[in-house]
Amino acid sequence: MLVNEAYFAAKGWPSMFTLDNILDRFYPLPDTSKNAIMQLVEEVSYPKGHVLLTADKVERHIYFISKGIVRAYADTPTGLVTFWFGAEGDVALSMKSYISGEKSYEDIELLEDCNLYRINIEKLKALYQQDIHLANWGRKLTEYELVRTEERLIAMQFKTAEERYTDFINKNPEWLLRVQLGHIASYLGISQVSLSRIRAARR
Amino acid sequence: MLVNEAYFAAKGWPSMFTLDNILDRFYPLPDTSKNAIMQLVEEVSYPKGHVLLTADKVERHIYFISKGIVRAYADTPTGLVTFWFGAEGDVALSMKSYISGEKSYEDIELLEDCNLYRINIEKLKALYQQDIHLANWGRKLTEYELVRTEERLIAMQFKTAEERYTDFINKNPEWLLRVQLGHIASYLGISQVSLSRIRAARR
DNA sequence: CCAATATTTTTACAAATGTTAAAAAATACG
DNA sequence: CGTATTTTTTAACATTTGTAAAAATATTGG
Repeated sequence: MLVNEAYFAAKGWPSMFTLDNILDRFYPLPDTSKNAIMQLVEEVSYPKGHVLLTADKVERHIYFISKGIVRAYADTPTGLVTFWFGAEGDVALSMKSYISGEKSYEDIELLEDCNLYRINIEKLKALYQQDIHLANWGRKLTEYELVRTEERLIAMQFKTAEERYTDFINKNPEWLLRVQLGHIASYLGISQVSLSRIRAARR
Repeated sequence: MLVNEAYFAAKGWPSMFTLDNILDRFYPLPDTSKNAIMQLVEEVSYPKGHVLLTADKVERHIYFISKGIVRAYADTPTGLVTFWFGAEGDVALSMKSYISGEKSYEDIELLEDCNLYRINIEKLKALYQQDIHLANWGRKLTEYELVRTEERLIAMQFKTAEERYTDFINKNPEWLLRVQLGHIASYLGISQVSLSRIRAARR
């Protein structure tokens, strides 16, 4: 994808996220710990449209996105609502399955052909009990997600729909080229018609 | 507080959260680890109205609420917006200070006279590097906050103001007696007038 | 108990957002 | 290339929510 490469280069990122890049993103691991976790990793690839994990099922893996973009959505009385996008370097997971072993709240669907690294949750948690570096890595992983989730919550509570849209395109300019506006609208908590109005006002 | 005791009894909780109760809430700790963390704990009490921590300052402690109720709020263009309440058993902290050592986004103010346990963040993080049980305890602490934050975000994105209010009083019935409606309104992401309208419709 | 203050509700109107349906534009694919 | 399908925008109207100000209610402190 040419689009992605230009975007990565502009941010000074590698042109593809290797497993090494992704694991180091949260917490620097000594080699022995990194080897231990790499034992658990499986590489998988799925085509655009594939549903990575499904609501009302306990998901046994977490995924790291090496290439591609995905969305998490939930089935609500008003339709399918996207509440998360993940792209290169992000972790795609069901929080409920990962944290409390419960059924997932959401589907995660691939919006492009994706390369992913997959780790079995049960085995990962066993490592957390054996290796203090990995326990702290796991702590940082959750902290990272918490910061992102809190930012989203604050935006929903403090900001207007227009501000949330502006923030979205400033933070993720090329996502606009990779994701449908209808998905972005529900991610921002507004109808697609509202998003269209906001976009029209900015021209 | 009679109100609190009836509430605690109804939930099968202890009538006051001791440090022991609070520490075990996230993750069961072996005695040696529990002793290590207890070395760091200081008990503090402040009166209603006291500001526990302040926006734009790096907060060096996290607090566990043994007795009392507090709110976190941020100063926004539209006024002071409450975005979190904490009561007995909860952790009161600046995520930004705790996770990334940055300035707090919010004030935390005591809505009642409070008894708190305080832990120095820097010393706590040093323990995370030394004791695998505490590293996992810290992981669970963050996971617990993440689940709560994600639930809030989902409510903001998927639910109407009325549903959020209904959920609020179902989950925290006695908070209605302990917290001003104006604070609850901004917590729910609506104006106080809107909240009044919702309450009027329910009678 | 009373007066002062703070909080909550109500009212009237304005602004924002949602819904439905149709039109326009973009995309996919034979 | 051209048609079918999907996505996005626009329009019209209904509903929700916000703002400002006043009225009602509750709380506080002497």
